[in-house]
Amino acid sequence: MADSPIDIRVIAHFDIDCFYAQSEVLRCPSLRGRPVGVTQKFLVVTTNYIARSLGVPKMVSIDEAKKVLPALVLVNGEDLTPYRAESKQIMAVLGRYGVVQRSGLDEGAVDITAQVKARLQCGFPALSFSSHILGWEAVSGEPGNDSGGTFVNVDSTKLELEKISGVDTALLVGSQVVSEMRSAIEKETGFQCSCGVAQNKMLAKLASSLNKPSKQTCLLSGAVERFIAPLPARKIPGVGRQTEAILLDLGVQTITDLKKVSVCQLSERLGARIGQFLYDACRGRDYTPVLDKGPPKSITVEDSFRNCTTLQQAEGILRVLAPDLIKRLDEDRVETGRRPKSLTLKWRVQGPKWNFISVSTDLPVELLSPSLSKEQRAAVAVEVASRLLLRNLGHSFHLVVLNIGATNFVETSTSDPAVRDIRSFLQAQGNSPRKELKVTSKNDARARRESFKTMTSALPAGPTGAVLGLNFSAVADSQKTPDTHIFGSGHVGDEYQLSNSSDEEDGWRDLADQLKSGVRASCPTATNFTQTQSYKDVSDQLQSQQSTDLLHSKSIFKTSHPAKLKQFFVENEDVMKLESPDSQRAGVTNTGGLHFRTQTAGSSRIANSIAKREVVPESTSQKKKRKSRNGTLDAFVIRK
DNA sequence: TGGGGTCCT
DNA sequence: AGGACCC
Repeated sequence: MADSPIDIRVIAHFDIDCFYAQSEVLRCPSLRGRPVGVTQKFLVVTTNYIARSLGVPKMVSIDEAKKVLPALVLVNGEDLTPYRAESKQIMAVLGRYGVVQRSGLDEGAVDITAQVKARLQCGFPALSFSSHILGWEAVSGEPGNDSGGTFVNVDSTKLELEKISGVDTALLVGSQVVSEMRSAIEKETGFQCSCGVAQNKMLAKLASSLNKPSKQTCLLSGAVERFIAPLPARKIPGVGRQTEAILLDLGVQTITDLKKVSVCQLSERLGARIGQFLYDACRGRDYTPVLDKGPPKSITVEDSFRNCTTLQQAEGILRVLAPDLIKRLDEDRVETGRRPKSLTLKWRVQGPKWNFISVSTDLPVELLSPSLSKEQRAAVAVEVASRLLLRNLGHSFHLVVLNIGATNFVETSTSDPAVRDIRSFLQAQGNSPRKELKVTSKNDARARRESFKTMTSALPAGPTGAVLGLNFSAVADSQKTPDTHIFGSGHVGDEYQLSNSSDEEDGWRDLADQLKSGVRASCPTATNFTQTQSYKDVSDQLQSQQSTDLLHSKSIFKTSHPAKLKQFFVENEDVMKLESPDSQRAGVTNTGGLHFRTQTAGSSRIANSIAKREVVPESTSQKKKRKSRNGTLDAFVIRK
């Protein structure tokens, strides 16, 4: 019965190898061959396999990672925008082969049953792929390997087809499909992935993590029990820390142990749903279909920090988060036509507990109103959110995470003319010149100064006396992503000392003041940017502490405070409006590049500070974008 | 431990 | 609104 073709499913679980790290390497080819870690705040959240082989696992602190491997290249990955875009590409490739259920940006299950059936329709198809296979001995007569499966170059001409059951036949054909899918992903997106092939989502996922990176594993029917029996119960997707603790209390460590517990006992301790789920799971059963979950049910942005204890500081953070949220909501609306009905605010306070506190309210209509500028809508979001905070926080508080988001999406019918108008308006907005940026509530200098204080005090303190290389890119009117910034590309020859302060906060303020007092822009030549130095050179200089050379090279640095940088540009865009006939001719709305560095620090201190920052060469996609603008350099330097 | 998400209660 | 889970 279970073997009846109608029950057979072939499920593939895909897992992009160290997704963030691979993404960074792909966008910055000079990182290839080097150990790379992607950081968020003080954490290295992912490392590539080179780094892992040199002893740096994922999810370790930056300090720890650097201690183990000083040569580790760190790239900041707090902004998920590029990862989201790449994930979308990958999922689109998967979608050509069947229904995809994604989980996170880098994983997904695909039901490839239909593909397999189509290939079996004309008899047994030719197979030619490489895979680890569990249960190989039963279908081949060759000796097998129980830990991780036998690595096989499958050649269908050598298989004894009579010995192979319907399920296993389907799984082998599925493995052929998966092999082709992996090639397609790599060819079309550049990404390598690992993959598991099995009869259901759970088994496919477990199989996918068996051989990494860039390998696929097929779990044949005869090996299912042997494979899962020794696994810790915790390995079952859906069993987390709490459930594990309860199971341990029941004397359950492995899946074998779990099998001995009755459904009743499990349900008693964990509830009927989880009880039944565990009962099935430890027997390798998972009947849940692969379901396309559609667009996200919530869109949120968040930031973490150390020292937010006043409402003013919280507002400063919200002012950074809100524009990001607005932008993502606009993009979602163009794609899906729906609109969110609720605004949520979540925060976490300092303390031992991991607790998030959340409140939600009706999302104000102005937030989505096409008659308001993005900036005005962001200001609305900030106001509403800070009022929510004010209502829910006592006089004294200490926030460490702040999250603002939208949920409760409702479809807006596309036949409604008003909705169509809004959609076309939003679509057109991406193609039309940007409106003048008005800083709504922050026009007087004092308020702005306060805001800077807020920003800087709310963010973790960076090393002082550091070199900061900044740049923000020109964006042609026709480009779809008007807010793309190329952080940190530049040229030291173009670098002007705008601050004498050794304190970063003062530096920012100096910079703002000087901009206001008539600092002028000029346009350097394009060669400044095309000769961007390779990462390797910069890195070698870092290693050998040649700080002087480094300062005079065309190095690229990423600011340690991208949020602050962004805020800076938003608040100063009026004074930074650069005058250039070129830019006007090119239809460029706003361009600029600026550098400042502090002078009081000695060179070794500077070198130290540099070493703590990420070296981020211009990525190839950025380069391409720049070149696509006809060789016009839309970047400027603030000149004294 | 980040910056996101899901679903269930 | 919060909890447990996932990456």
